[in-house]
Amino acid sequence: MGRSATSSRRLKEKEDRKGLILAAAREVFFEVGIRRATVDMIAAKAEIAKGTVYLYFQTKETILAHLLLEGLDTLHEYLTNAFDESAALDGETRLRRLAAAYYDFYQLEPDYFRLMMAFDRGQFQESVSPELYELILLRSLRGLRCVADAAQQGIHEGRLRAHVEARQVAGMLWAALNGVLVITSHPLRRELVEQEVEKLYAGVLETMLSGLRQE
Amino acid sequence: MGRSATSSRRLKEKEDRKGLILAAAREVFFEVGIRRATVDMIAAKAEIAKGTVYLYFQTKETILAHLLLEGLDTLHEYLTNAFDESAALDGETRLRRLAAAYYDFYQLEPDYFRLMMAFDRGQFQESVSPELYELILLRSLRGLRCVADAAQQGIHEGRLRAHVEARQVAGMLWAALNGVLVITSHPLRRELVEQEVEKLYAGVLETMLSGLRQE
Amino acid sequence: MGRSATSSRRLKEKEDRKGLILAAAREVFFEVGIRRATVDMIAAKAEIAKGTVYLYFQTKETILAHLLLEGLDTLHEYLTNAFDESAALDGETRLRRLAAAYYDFYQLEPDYFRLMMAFDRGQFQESVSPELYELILLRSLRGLRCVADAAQQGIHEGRLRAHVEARQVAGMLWAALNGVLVITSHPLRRELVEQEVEKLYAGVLETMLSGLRQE
Amino acid sequence: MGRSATSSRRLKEKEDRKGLILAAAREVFFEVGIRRATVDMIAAKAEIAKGTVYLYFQTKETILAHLLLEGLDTLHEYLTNAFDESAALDGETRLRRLAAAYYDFYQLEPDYFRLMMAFDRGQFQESVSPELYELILLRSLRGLRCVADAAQQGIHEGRLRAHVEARQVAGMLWAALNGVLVITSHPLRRELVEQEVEKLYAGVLETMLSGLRQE
DNA sequence: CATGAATGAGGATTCATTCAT
DNA sequence: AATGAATGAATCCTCATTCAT
Repeated sequence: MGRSATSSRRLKEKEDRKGLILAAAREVFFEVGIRRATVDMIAAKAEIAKGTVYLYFQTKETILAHLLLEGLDTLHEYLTNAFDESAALDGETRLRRLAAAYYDFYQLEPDYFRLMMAFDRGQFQESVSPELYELILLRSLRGLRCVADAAQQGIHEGRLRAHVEARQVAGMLWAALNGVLVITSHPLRRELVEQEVEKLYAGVLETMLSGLRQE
Repeated sequence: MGRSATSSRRLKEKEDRKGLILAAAREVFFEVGIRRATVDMIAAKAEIAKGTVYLYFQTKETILAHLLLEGLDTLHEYLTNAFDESAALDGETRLRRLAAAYYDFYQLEPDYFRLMMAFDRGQFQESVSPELYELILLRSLRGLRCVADAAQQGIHEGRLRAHVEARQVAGMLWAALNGVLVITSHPLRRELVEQEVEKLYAGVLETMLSGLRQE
Repeated sequence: MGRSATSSRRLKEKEDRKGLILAAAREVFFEVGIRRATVDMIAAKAEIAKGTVYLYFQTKETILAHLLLEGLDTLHEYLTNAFDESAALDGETRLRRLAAAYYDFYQLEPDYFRLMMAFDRGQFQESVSPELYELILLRSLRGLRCVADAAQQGIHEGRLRAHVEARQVAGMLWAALNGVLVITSHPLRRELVEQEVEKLYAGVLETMLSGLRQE
Repeated sequence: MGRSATSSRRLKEKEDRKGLILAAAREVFFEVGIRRATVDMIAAKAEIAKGTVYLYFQTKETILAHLLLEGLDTLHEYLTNAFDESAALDGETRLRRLAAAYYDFYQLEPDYFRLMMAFDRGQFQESVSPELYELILLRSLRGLRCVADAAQQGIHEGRLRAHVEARQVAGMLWAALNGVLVITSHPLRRELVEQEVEKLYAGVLETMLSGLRQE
């Protein structure tokens, strides 16, 4: 119970604190929107002093980045559960399950989803350390790899067109399905499309799968 | 007639000035991003005083809204040219041409495209007059209608599955293709997908069309 | 019909214009309050260009000063009518009539009254030419002189205490009655006093007159 | 107990700071007038950063309201001292002492007096929280109640006309005496009356008392 | 004379970040 | 480690006044 135990406890407490702040930040971002969220609000929600926030996160953007990481991890869980490596599922089934899982994520974790959609361009990259940026990229890739794996399996099984790379199939599916959710996330555009998200999402999924099966 | 000429000149000058400010705003938004853009920057870029901006636009958000309208008009031109009502084109060709036009718009008018993507949620709706919001909605619809018309034609010609509504087809196509562009607009996500936008875009288009032709 | 006639017409038009602006200013001040009134509003209400306002008045404060003059003139009319020089009225009656006239002015010309109350301290004196200031002072005196004259008459008639100067009596009456109106002009203070203005005004008047009759 | 001592010290420091800002604000308001006073000036006078002001007061108007409260408290001290509950004084003496105390307040605390006079109409009520407004009203009432109590005593003692309510007497006296001070607070009007404030004030007081004694 | 577009010096308020305790 | 008071640059917007036409 010497130094090591103590420091490990310390480390754990530190992690707890970080998690506490992240949880508070997530709530605040969700409640008032990312733009209107302030460090004061986050500190107040976490019931700690404002200065303390800066002991755990260098900048406000860093908090966002870490939240994004959390979101990516959560999404990854959804996706791996859907992929269900240990089960005997064919590729197309896996793709459908993955698509359904993404939709679940969109519905059950709207705050994470909004967060992931909200990073517009440059601003973000500039204000976060390269290491963190790299990390986000890596974690994002894991999700896409699930889809690519399922696609690869589908190609092997002869259910998808052979002349397309699995990786490309994954990108196309993700882009198209994500596109549905992006559009319907925006009130203006949702009014525009006038269709239920679910129906639109299912339509794009089926059409894409059908198109991919085609010779 | 003198008066009329004068007032029409006045009107034109006023419009020019508005255009000048909009052009400056567009540049500023493009250079530093919407969030970091300030009215000062816009005024400086337009080489006018800050107060002058407020002679032409009630609010910073109003400038954004007008830029959005400009963007929508520009897009509409691209789309109507592609549709080419006077020509004898079949529905599927029209859909392809519309998709290509949207891609052109994305490439040739990146600032407008970014702007259209960047409106995040509620904040916008709140800070713009209902009339302006309505106008934006209306103009947005025009673009979608082009796609819907082409889809309708395709269905009539028997090239697309008959049991889907044209409106729904349009929504699906737009969502999917827009999804490709959204993803590739974001540096992080572009790195992720690792594919050339063009190839991805073409892939989704062909896959969707192929899927829509399917029985 | 030479130069002279023309210039007199010019002069008249100029006066008309001035009156037009003053009327507009009065309405605006009354509608939105002095602090919130802007030159734009005044010009809009007068249906002339903003620059034109500055052809007739050097500054916004000058407009206020001229409005004040108008108000003083109006008040003076009320007072001279009440005094009714040509009639055979005793001093005390005249004082009562003057008091009633001041109350009428407060009720029938609330905008002028508010204006007269609203000049707080130094700001005003600084921002108006000495000549104009002198003029205002002079016009204000005329009103007070009416009261002093009536008081003088009352003293002569033996109805008021002889050992007080008429001028002082006038000052005291004006101060006391004006005090009632000032207090009840302010919402906070009106809530405070909880009495009807009219009753309070009458009470002070009778009490003062009664006190002044006393040995 | 350590904690308690600390937090009580904290609280005291916080109150001190608030007092510091209020003192600075009072000086600024007095020097340049309420309208011309800016938060920058207040911060500069207090030798703190502009943002710090907003740690202690939500709004510029709130500062004014708190100054007003300070002024009302100060006035209340003057009045209760004059009333001197523990002493055996008759009602009329008390009224005279209260009047004298109000005059002292006017002379010794001119900035507070000016402040109390300067709240013009609605603007104020709108820009302050209802609670604060209520508080101001309450505190204002305390002063008036002193006067009403003395009047009540006078009526009981048979020195004042029995058929008038004490509350009404208080209102009349306050209105009349305040009227004197209002008029003489304004340079323009002071010039007008041409009398020494003190003499005018005494005259109105005596006349009112005399009138109130009358059958 | 009249216009009204242009000006630009403020003004109130916010908020990420720092730092003495 | 934790605090939270202090900072001050930044932001949007206003409006009295000027001046070229």
